Amino acid sequence: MRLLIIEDDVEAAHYLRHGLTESGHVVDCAHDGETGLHLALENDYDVLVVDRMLPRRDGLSLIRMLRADGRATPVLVLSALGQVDQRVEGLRAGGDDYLVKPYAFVELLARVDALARRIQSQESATPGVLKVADLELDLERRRVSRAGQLIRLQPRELRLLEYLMRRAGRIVTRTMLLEQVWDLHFDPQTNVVDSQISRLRAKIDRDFDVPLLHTLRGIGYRMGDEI
Amino acid sequence: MRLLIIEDDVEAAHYLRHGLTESGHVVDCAHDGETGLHLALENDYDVLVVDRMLPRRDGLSLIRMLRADGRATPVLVLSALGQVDQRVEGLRAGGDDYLVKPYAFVELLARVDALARRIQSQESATPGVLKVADLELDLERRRVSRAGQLIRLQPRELRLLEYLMRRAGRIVTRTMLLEQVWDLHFDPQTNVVDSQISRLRAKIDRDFDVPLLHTLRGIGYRMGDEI
DNA sequence: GTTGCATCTCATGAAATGGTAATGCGGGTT
DNA sequence: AACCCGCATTACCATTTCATGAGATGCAAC
Repeated sequence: MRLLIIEDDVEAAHYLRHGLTESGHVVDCAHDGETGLHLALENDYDVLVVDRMLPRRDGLSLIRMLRADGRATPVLVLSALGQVDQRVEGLRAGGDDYLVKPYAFVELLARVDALARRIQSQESATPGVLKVADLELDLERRRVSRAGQLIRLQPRELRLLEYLMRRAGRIVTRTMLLEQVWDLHFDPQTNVVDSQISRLRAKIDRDFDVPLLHTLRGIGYRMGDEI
Repeated sequence: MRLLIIEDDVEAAHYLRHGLTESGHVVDCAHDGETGLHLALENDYDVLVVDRMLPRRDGLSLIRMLRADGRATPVLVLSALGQVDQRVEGLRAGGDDYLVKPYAFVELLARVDALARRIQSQESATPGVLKVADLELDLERRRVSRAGQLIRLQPRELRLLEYLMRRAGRIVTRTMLLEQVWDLHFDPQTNVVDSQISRLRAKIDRDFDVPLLHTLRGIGYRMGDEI
């Protein structure tokens, strides 16, 4: 889940980033409205967390700009202003949820997850579990099993598998993996990807009859039970 | 919803009680800190509304005592002191929300409801005893046993265990623990959590065959008999 | 005050993780 | 059939992350 936090209090932003990262999300930060808007327009985030009061562009204005561009990205608005009419104003501007400071982190997490799930259910009716043939990935518990047998994966392996399973049946190139799984936007000149694919394969394919992770020579990889 | 108001201004207290009763809550009152603390410890309220300045025991001290007994009852702190650092102090002492006098009744109602909802969602349909495998936590008596053997826990350990057990099977991050067990809404830059987890583990896992408290490297912890 | 106890902090050692690189295999092409 | 290139596999180890025990601190009771 890719998130963008737009919050001018740098410390608060990093605290949030840390907590959300722990919970398995990929988080970017911006500390003013303009930067945040550009990031939001250039990338495809699943949820935005936006402070209302921001330098260089107000949070509500930012949301309006985003909507004017046709983006439906769900937005969670943070604010010190808790009066009812101000909340209404925030939601009217196109915010999807409103959280008043001070707030509990777990509450924010719950709301972000709720917003993310809302979007996800529109896209693909994905519940908390990804499935490819007899391979299952429980996103919430971060657990993987094949044919009912529990498989222990390392964090990076899990992230890799999640990406592959989300694109099951479709081709995934090394560049895509480097960007989405490693957050590397350049060629590391090593065979990290191959190496990790190999490790993953040993865990999800080695002891089973039907291989699910296929190599497309010269192209990349593909998950699926079809050859 | 059972509420306890601890407020020395008798008139204000009764005004609040009246309003909250109208809204469908069951409300008790105390007019000094000692009485309030005893009531809070003897009964199982859903939310406390506590004035900061009280005769016979300060509001913040009251909260500390409550937490020292391992109670996580949400507290809404009322105060005439509205400075930011005083708010922070209030939240640090274990208050869950802070309302500055003078306040509008509807706002107080909204916050009480928010706190109540938070708790309710956490412990919806909770019996008096939490169980994970052969580990049991009696919420009323505040006692823990594993395989029938009584285990003595310190207050903080108990609160930690309660939170972990309430979320048994699910992942719990350090950020979540800091917030829900320590009432810290920022990163303390130390390893308090690890330290207490270690201590708790020594009591509930060390002398038993099956470990129940698992570490998820880079993420957090999880209670449960499954790996 | 002073004392006692719970809890936090810090230092240290242990363990796990994941990137790197060396090696070997095999398909496809000439 | 030989060669080359791309990929698979694995051991190694730097780095990060965690567990634990001893000492310091802070709060409450007396």
